[in-house]
Amino acid sequence: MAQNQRSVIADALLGWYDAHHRELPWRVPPHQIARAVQPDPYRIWLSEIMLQQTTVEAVKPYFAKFVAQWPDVTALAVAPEDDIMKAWAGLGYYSRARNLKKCADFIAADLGGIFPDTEEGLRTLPGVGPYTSAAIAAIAFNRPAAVVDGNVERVFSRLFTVTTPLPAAKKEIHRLVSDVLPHDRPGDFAQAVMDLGATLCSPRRPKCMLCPLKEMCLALKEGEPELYPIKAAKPEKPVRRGAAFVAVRHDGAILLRKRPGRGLLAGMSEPPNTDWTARQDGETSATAAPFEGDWQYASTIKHVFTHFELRLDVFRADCVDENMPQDWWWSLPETLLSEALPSVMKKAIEAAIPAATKRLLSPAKPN
DNA sequence: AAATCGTGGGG
DNA sequence: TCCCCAAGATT
Repeated sequence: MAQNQRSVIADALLGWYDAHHRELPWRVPPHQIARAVQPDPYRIWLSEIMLQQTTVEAVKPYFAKFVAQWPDVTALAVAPEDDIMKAWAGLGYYSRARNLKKCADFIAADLGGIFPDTEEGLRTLPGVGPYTSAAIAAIAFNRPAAVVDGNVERVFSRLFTVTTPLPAAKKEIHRLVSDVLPHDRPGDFAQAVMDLGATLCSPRRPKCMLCPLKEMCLALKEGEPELYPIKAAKPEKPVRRGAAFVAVRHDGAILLRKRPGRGLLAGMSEPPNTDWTARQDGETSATAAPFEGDWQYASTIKHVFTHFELRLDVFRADCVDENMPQDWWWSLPETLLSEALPSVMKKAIEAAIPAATKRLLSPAKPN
């Protein structure tokens, strides 16, 4: 790639970013990095972890809640993991929250509360992979790291008509980004490409007429930029079925337990429920209930996970508080809001007792 | 290295 | 309704 083209691309992107950048709660506006305003590595790190495979709009209320409750990495290190899981509930990919805690502990205990300021140093932190280490290095410390996320893959695969399918094309794209990124404003450049991908160079119907790179985009020149990036076909999602049992006490409390520490929804809370299997018998029976009771079928909820679809038959029964396993507990309606309930479990409870849990699901924000 | 790991919004 | 997929990491 010619030196000239490198700077043409970077200049066009940075010029566009200066005028059209998004304003986000964790972001330091363009140019201020080089001035007095230093980004807070803690906030950049926290936002980057939350933003992994998660939309900006979904992250905003969680980010606000976390920085209010835990203003710095030391506060997060001191916090009980259960509190962090409760605050993360609803955001998904719960191993991120567990790694967030591990990372905070490590930084507080072994690094004196100071974040590493290099891509290599950051890469060693729990939950921080190739993308996130580059993003923090560039955005928080203005290091010339090649930040490659889904947006960058899309923008660059179009710009250079990368025909290798993802994820195999990652190396190739990483090289292209390394060649183009400006060493004087790497943080702004990374955010510029991501903003472009989020606002103009979208997966479908990209707004090419407004794009600062329209004169140099090879995919646009070809005529169908939305054909990029080329991606490997996805396997179809199998269906799994199960049953959940919402036990309600006289005072409205609901019986909960904690999921195992590994696997799906690890360590999160739930009403008692069966294993989720691929069986097709369609037998929705209350015989699988954890204990005897007048189990009434409420409804079947559908929930889509990353690699399978769940159809969960929800039963409800009014129960008395006796002979429950020791580590199960009753959660009163007012405490239910702050339990570490994943969305699928909120849905199940809502299906069983809509009145008592109206505030549980809507608005779908953290409390 | 392919599988696993959530959720909600948009077209 | 269905499909896509979002500032990916881990094993």
